[in-house]
Amino acid sequence: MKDEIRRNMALFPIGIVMQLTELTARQVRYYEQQGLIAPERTKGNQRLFSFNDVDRLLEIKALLEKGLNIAGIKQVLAMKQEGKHDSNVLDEKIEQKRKELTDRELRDMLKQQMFTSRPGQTLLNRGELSRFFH
DNA sequence: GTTCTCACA
DNA sequence: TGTGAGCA
Repeated sequence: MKDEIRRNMALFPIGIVMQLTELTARQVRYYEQQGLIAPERTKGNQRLFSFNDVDRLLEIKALLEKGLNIAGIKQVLAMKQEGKHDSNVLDEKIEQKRKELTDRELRDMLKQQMFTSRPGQTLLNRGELSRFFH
């Protein structure tokens, strides 16, 4: 398939990519450092992005707007390259993120409770508390 | 005129 | 992540 070669052909400089993705040069370079993209370089050390690179940056941007951090995006992208074109991968990641936020809120509530309650007045037993202090 | 790397009142 | 410096 000759299409593959076309999509991976390095064509545009970072300036074009900025307009295409609405990301700052800083961000694009940072994501490269994080291994999210791997643009080629000219002899003058300037980055040359392929259509696939731009496409991936757009995906990264979308994931970013969904509240995922670099680590989470790395996992989503990694799983996609491992063949698992599961559209559920993203949903699982978001759900996981949601649970993390919930846990944090619960911890805060527990902390307040512990400072407020007197001995023998706790609302949760040790088994239940252990879940929040691993 | 652009992009690159590095560093931070 | 932004931003300015000093290069290529």
